[in-house]
Amino acid sequence: MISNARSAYQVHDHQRCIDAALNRARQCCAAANARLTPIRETVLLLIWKSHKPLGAYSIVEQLPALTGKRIQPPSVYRAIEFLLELRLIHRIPSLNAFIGCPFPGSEHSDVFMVCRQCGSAAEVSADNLNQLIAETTHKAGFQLESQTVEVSGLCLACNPETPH
Amino acid sequence: MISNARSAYQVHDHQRCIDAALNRARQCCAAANARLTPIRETVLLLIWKSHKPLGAYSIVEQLPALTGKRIQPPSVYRAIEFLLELRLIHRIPSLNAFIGCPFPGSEHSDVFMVCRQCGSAAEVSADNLNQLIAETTHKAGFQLESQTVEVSGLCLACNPETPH
DNA sequence: GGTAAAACGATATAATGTACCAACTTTGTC
DNA sequence: GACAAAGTTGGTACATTATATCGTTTTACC
Ligand SMILES: [Zn+2]
Ligand SMILES: [Zn+2]
Ligand SMILES: [Zn+2]
Ligand SMILES: [Zn+2]
Repeated sequence: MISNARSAYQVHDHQRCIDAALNRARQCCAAANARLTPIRETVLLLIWKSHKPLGAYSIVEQLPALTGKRIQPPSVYRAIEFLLELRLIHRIPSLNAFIGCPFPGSEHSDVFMVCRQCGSAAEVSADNLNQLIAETTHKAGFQLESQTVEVSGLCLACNPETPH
Repeated sequence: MISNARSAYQVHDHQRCIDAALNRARQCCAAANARLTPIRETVLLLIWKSHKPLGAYSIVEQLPALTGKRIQPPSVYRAIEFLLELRLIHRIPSLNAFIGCPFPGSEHSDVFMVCRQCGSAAEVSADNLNQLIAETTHKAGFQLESQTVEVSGLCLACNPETPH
């Protein structure tokens, strides 16, 4: 089981998250012989600005401050599509928003945990859970190819019952 | 483990699905002291026309044929909201579409299995899976309140490896 | 340096979802 | 039945999310 919940939901050196994400992105792009162009990199950085899923139009709004020029929705969606394909980011369907993947490269299927209070999201990947999902759906006659698990609730920081 | 996959994906007497859904809806409404008005009932029937998730605007398009008059998006969304609250239908976030719940009333958290070939969806509810999701997220420090699990793949009917 | 592929800019538009307010219907009470 | 309150619907406008299209620019490669 791997998860970025502990860091994502608590006070931490987020610059390290950002730096690590950017390094991994460069590695992944090199490995895939893909180009991390300025727009794509800036979009990735914006998404990594926090651990809250970010909508495409928020990106459109925030890009001029970083690039100096207005960038239209299609360009942003193209960058998002690129980042999704390389699995550098994930889409959270129920939010129509995107979040950086903390462990791209490693094959994993995620559970996204979205805090209803603070809006932050973390992911956890657990082999036994994925296996049980595969088994359960297989028993129902379904041949699983991909999965999306979203849970909503209270994160570490927002749960009053959690000792800090 | 309960599932409607066997019927949903194969040839079956779908009129029975529809009749059963309508009966359960009447029961649920009576129990909740809620009113299954003509619009709400018609929207529910349209959603139950098949086992394929149906978008809100498809409903808007198809309603005039059943009611004789045009019904605007807000009215459709209100009906959908009502049906969602009574858990007579579910929303499939990745499709922006809605599907009838085959077992409302009984408390359950579902896995939605959406066939990428034929578009049909079925649900399976398994206690041990729900429990494992709760455990896994709990270990990550998350207090789960609700969940959505979607899997994509091939259904019984569309999987060439399935003996029919 | 010529060429093909990839990426980007720009405009328009599609698809999904909601805010708002007026009008109508049902329900409960007198 | 008359009335008030709550619930439901009609209708317009608008907000948000996403994509189609096409011409231009940049990059990669020989
Ligand atoms: Zn961080
Ligand atoms: Zn939180
Ligand atoms: Zn059926
Ligand atoms: Zn199928």
